[in-house]
Formats: sequence, C-alpha cells, structure tokens
Amino acid sequence: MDQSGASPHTSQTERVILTLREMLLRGDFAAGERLAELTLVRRLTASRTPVRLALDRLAREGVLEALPSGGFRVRAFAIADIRDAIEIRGVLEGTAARFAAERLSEPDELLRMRLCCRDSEQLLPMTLENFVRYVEINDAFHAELWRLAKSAMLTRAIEGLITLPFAAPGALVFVNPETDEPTQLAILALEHHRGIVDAIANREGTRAEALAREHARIARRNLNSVLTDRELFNRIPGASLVRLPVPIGAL
Amino acid sequence: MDQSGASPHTSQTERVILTLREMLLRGDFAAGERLAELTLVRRLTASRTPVRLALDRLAREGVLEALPSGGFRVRAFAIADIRDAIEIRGVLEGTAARFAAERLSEPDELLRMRLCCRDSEQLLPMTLENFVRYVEINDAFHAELWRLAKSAMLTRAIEGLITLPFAAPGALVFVNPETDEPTQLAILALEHHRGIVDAIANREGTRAEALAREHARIARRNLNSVLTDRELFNRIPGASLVRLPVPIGAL
DNA sequence: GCGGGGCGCATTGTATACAATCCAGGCGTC
DNA sequence: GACGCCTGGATTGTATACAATGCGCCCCGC
Repeated sequence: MDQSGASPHTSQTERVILTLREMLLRGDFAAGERLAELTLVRRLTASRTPVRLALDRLAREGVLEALPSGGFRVRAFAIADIRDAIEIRGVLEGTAARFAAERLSEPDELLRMRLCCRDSEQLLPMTLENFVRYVEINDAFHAELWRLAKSAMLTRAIEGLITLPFAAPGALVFVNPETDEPTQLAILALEHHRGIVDAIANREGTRAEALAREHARIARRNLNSVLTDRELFNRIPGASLVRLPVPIGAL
Repeated sequence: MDQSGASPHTSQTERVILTLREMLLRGDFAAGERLAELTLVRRLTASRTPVRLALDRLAREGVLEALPSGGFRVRAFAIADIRDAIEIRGVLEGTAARFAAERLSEPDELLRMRLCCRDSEQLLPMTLENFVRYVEINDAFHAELWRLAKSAMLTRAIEGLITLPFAAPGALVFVNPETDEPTQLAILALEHHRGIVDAIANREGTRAEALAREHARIARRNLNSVLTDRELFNRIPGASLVRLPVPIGAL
C-alpha cells in the first residue's frame, strides 16, 4: 500500500526508535540521565509497548545502557571511547580491504570506487557547499569497500560498531571550514582511497589493509582538531553523550 | 531476596531468551523456519510480551532474522560464514593483544594469563576428562586478553561477534578425541598463548597482534577437521543453523 | 481450465490493565 | 540521636484484549 518510498513501514516502534535516537544524539537528555518509560510515552505519543522495544533496541545499539534493577539510562562516553571506536573501525575496514583484495574476481568490481575517487577529486579545492556532497561520496566509497569484502559477518561487525554515532566514517569530517584544513584533509583522504583501490586491484591484501587502517587515522586527527573548539565539537553526532574531563579549549 | 546466586534475575524475558536460544542451538527448529509467536508462547509457557522481546533480542544476536513483513525466521549460515566469523575474531583479538601490549601498565597484570598457561600445561597430554577443564582455562585466557585491552569499545565489538555461537573461542575445540589431535592442538595453542603473553610483556604490539591472529587459525583448522565427520560436526554449537552445500564426508 | 478478485483466517502490531518490585520517607523503638 | 522497619508511591515486568495487516484459499467469471 504505502510504497511511496518515503516511509516503508510506518510502525509506531520504528517511529519511536528514530525519534528517540535523534533526541538522544541531539542532546535532549543529559549523559547518565535515567529514562522513565512513562515520560517517553507522553513525549512521543505512543504506548509503552513500542517505547519499551525502542529502549531495548537503543540499549543494544550502545547509546543507552540497561540498569541492573530495570530501566535504562543514557550512556556516557569518554574521549578515549571515541578514539578506540575509530581505531577499531580502522581495523575492521582494514580487514574489509584485505578481503576485497583476496576475493576480487574481476577488475570491473572496482568501478564504483574509482568513480568515487574521480568525483571527489572534482570537488577540490574544498568549499563549504561542496562539503555535503563530499560526505556523500565518502560514505559511498566506504559502503562499497564493505560490499567488496563479500562477507556478511564482516558487514555485520562493522555495522554493529558504527551504530555508535561518532564511529561512522563521516562522523568527524567537521573540521574548521574557515581554514584550508578541509582541502588538505580531502587531498589526503583521496590519496588513501586511490591507494586502497590500487592495492585491491593488484590483490595486495596487506597493503590494502594497512592503508585502510591509516585512513581511519584521519578521523582520529580530526577528533583532536575538533577538541580545541566547543562549537566544532558540538557538531559531532552524539557529542552530548561525551563526558569531557576538562572544558574544551583547555588542552 | 533471591541472592542465592543461581539465578540473579528470574524474569520471564530472561528465561525465555535463554530457553529459546538453547532450543535454537540444539536444533529444535530447522534453519530458515519461520517462528510464530503463539507457537512459542505455548511451548515456553510465557505471554507474548516476553516472547516478543526475546525474538527481537535473538534477531540482534544474529541467530534469527527479522522478516520485512514482520515476524522472524531462523537464520541459515554457510560454512564460509563460520570461517569469516573466526577470522574476524582473530582480527579483533589481534587488536586486543596489541592494545594490551600498548597499554600495559605493570607486569603483574599478566599474572592470570600466565596462570592459565601453567594450568593448561599440566593437562598435557590431553585426555577426554581433561577436555572440559581445558576449555574453561582457554575461555579464561581469552577473557583476560579482552580485559587487558582496556577498551570497552573493543570488548563490545568482540562480544557482539561471539554471540554467534560458532564464533566463540571455545566453539571448535571438538576434534576427534580418539586420535592424538587434541594433544597436538593443545600444544600449539599453549605455544601461541605463551607467545602472546611474552609479546605483551615486552610491549611488542605487532607481534602480539600477529600471534593472536594466527591463534584463531587453529579454530579454522579444527573446522576443516570437523567437516569430515558428521558426528563431530553436530557437536559444534549451532550446527543445525548451518546449511551444508554437500553432505559431510563427501569433501 | 486458468486467471483475477474478494473474503476469511492467521499472525503481528498496539494499547492498556494488572502484578511485582524497588525506593524513599517517616515513624517508632532502642 | 540513630538505626531499622514499615508503608506508600512510583516504576518496571507481565498478561491479555483489541486493531490492523498480510496471506492464502476459494469461488466466480472469462
């Protein structure tokens, strides 16, 4: 019936999950705050059943944690958690790159990745309005890498990790747009992307893995950069879930 | 009240999850079979609410999959999925070993791992009655490795993977006990364990990572071994969820 | 005989009532 | 004055009733 494509299944549960996740990432609740079901029932205009399911689901995603005596609270992350999540993504994407190299059956499979490289090259030097498009292309490149690994298990592991908002490939592209940092980073990222494609094409698994790992370090560096400016920091998805040991800028 | 320790929280949901998981791994349902809520309600003597929660949870664990039109069915795995899961565990445990090496603060932290090595050495040559104890020690070693990585994110990723029954460290120790295979494997595993501890102690991150990866290959080899004998194969946790392309033994 | 449409059943999604549990505050006693 | 018990409220866990939706079967028409 509703095949319009906009909302494939407008179930209450789905709606509550999406809304609640958004609220959490936007910072509507404080880190560590306990969430009472009835409160959410009122705010989300749904019954307890879908709210309950949504809470359970978000707990598995990692943004909530279940309390031993029942109920849930907003999870609090440390900066170190973000760093680790990024590094682990690097490890998993490294494995994806290696798998892709080992399992490549014909060169044409790399077509889409090459297209991503060419398209992102066209966006240089990086401007503010190019940024949205750049993030799209970047996401597409990574998705394609995961696909070429040809491993449902690996895809699952990666997806399980990037449910954490700040762990996704495009989560930390927000660098200071008033400097030439964006252009520099895009040049580096493009070089990595090209190297990964080249390594896969030549079936150089180890090189592909090393490059993909190093590639994730860009996000890590961006994190450091972003930590110097509260304005920038707050643009990270899920920034409100991060407990800062010291105020930003005091580093 | 119920602080006896046997069952910390005898909630219906918990009970249903445990029972249903066990039923699935034991093979009470065929791979690909659709599970109707009401059937489970009758078989598990619980209401639909906890059954529903349990289904949702097992779907996230990976042994069930949600159908687009609602409901769930038993997931079917291929041998390649098991291989991949083991390899990914190797990658993640490799990262754990590297983290442990990089983050070691004092030598004493390795005490428990060393004890595991010594204890498993005592069990050589491997006999049938030693096997249970060996699996325990092996599990303890791996749990300790995860702990020493000091990364909640990494622990989460590993735990998310080994919810798949056949991906756990101790899942494929079942080799033919009538040969000297068990002893040989235990000797190899012990050597790996010692090497990992040594590498961590010396803060040799790369070596620790490589060894932990190679260590997981033992499980992979066991898988090949187990694939020659249906009797053995069926002892793998979740064996009934695996779709075999050809009958076992015909390789 | 075959295809399409409609009706009925089975199954899932949602809401709500009820039960159990936990927590906090206050009162009584030692 | 402090400790402990008890009671009341709030909150979560469970059961079940009701609504909606999809699915298959059967009948009718061509």
